[in-house]
Amino acid sequence: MNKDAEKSLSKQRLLHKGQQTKAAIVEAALGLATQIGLEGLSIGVLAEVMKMSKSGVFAHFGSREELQISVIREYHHQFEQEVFFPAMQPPRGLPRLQALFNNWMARTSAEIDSGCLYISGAAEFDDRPGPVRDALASSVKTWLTALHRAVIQARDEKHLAAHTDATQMSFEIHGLILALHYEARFLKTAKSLNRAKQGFEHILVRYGASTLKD
Amino acid sequence: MNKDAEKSLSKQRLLHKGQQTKAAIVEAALGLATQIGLEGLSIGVLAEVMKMSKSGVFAHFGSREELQISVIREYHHQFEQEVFFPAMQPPRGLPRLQALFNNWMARTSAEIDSGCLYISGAAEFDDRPGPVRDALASSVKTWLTALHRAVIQARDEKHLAAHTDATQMSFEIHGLILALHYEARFLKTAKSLNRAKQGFEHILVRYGASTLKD
DNA sequence: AATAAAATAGCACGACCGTTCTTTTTTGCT
DNA sequence: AGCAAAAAAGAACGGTCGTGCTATTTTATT
Repeated sequence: MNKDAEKSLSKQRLLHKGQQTKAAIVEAALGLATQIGLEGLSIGVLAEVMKMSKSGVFAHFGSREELQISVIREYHHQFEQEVFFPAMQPPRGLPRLQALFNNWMARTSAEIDSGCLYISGAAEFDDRPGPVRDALASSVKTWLTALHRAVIQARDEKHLAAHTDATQMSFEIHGLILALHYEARFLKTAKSLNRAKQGFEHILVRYGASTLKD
Repeated sequence: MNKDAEKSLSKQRLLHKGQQTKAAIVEAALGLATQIGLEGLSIGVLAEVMKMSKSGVFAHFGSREELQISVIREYHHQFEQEVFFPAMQPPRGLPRLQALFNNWMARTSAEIDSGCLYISGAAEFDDRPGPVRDALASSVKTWLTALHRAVIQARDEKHLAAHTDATQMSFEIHGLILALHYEARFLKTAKSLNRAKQGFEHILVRYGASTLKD
């Protein structure tokens, strides 16, 4: 067998054992973090869940902060995968904006599923400077910027009124998602999803998309 | 001296030493909780702040949960005092609704001041059943009900369109406050207060208050 | 199969947690 | 002033935390 071929094969082998289990740990950690928060996340219970030793888990990250940041990166990735990318499928403009909002709602409402790390994390770290907060804020800003861009595109495509203040509109949309998360997850208010949907309709009307709707 | 009279006098004395320091502890605890969260609140650091022993602080509550609940009650009281009662000054209808929103914003935006316990607490306890969560949810619901009532009154006074869906409108207003809290406190986005104000204007227009505005 | 490297386990540390118990100090009443 | 009750302190408990060390096991390569 050709040695070079073997070497390159091994090099591009998807995951050496270490990174493989690291990925599994991060996945489990994300599951915990969305339930009990980034701060509540502890290496001890994480090790228990993974059926590993505490030090075995710890060695992959070197510090708790690094673990938290890894979790945030993983969440960012999942968010991209489940919310952002699928919403790029429809044509640019209003369809994409609506898709973004719908996917976002679906991920946020979360009847059975766990909470939104961007929301719970913000509450936990709004008074706690440091690298974790920075990672969280940077990730959130990336996403909000994408939303903002979608609004601008919709305006450019004349799907929204020319006078549309994109930042203002994004702010109002953001509020709907936050209200949905709050009332559905914390207060268990029924029909919150419909409230958010209707709120979105109101915003669309406000920004001149009424004539284009079915 | 009449013993009964003396007794009743002593009974209605404002505060025996114990309740006095207890009140001071709760006040300090609220300050800590709004910064590091209800979960982050620890008896040790609270004792340090109060320059008391841990057990001295502890004895007033009997459990950490009871301390947390006391903090929630204190916050509820302050919220009533600073947001709700002053907003009952203007005549019922739109003026009151606007006052409620303005006071709410002022307390939420919190440039220097600390965060909103109703918001941070919701994120911490949305997956954590128990008496603390119950106390928090009950307090929040009381407040949201008051807001809801103000909307209904404004509609009854014909300050809002007859078709106004009060629950929907409350939801949208709630969203604005949440977005304000999120963007101002966590993301440090400038001008968030103006975004919230303008969002409120949009909602008012949407629900037919436009003709009454200056 | 042998070997070097990577991954994991095991153990101990100092720190802080909430809580309990006992003792001391402070308060309020007669 | 004296006395009982309330309030506060002090010390200790078992527990969990993040982290650092050293051994052991597992993996990947020749």
